[in-house]
Amino acid sequence: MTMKYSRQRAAILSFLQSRRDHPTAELVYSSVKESFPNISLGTVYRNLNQLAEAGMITKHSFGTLGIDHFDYNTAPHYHFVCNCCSAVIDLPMAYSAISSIDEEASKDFDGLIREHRLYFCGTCRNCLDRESGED
Amino acid sequence: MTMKYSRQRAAILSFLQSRRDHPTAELVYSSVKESFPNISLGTVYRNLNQLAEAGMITKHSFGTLGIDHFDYNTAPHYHFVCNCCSAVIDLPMAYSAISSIDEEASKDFDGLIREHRLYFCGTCRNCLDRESGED
DNA sequence: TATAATAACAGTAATCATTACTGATTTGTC
DNA sequence: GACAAATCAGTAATGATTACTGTTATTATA
Repeated sequence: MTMKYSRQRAAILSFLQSRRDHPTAELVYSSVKESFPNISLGTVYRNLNQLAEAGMITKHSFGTLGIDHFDYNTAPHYHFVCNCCSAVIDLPMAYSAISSIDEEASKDFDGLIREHRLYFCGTCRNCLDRESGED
Repeated sequence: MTMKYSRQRAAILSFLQSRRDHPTAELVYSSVKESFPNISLGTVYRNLNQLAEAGMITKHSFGTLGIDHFDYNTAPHYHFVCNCCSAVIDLPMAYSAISSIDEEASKDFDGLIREHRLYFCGTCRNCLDRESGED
């Protein structure tokens, strides 16, 4: 099935492009709703998944959060998830820094390892400051 | 709130102990149901979470699967998730092999990194064999 | 061993993110 | 412009998990 143009999808992609954080479908929805007042949440989900499938964006599913996050940046990179405010933040750490772990993990495993999923958890700067201020 | 003994929780823990795979709540439920025919799924979830909170078991939430898995083995170790059959398999890779990545990731990040979540994806031996047999 | 306090229970309803369905509307092509 | 197909808005359904409620089991104490 070829991908036909749609104004809604263009708006969704353009919104994602404008953000450095990693919006949820709900956030995309409430933003795009400003230009398309009667867009539906299902349309947002359908288009986000379609764009992800086409490799134009990336869908991140962190286990600790129960919500998917979408990223305009499709280059492989790692993320930090704040346990406190649930923010998702890019890490500058080079992806190649641990690119060999797939081989490492394959050594004593009978099966085919295709990729790894890695992210970090802790407390972000904002929440650290807020915590220390409250004491 | 102190933890009071219950036969249901004992059965749940005992079932987990007997397994090397990483059962879901649903699987625990259907198994424990054999000895406790009218146990409810809510009871299973409540106890699994309680045991996890007490550090007696571990709850694993892999982003790519939408389902939680529970593990009697609380020692830190890595997992492989089969893209094909969704099996969760322990990896023999030493945890210490990449224990330094928390520091690595902290280098250029302004915030506190407490831990990392890492797992591997691909195709398990069973599914590899099945695939080659079907061609 | 009876009693009283309370954690845990079964059963059920609610939640939340996400997906599926449906008939109407856009979009691209001839 | 007309036709086929993708997309839409709106809504219902799904699936994993959690919350609620009145009853039962467990445990400390008398």
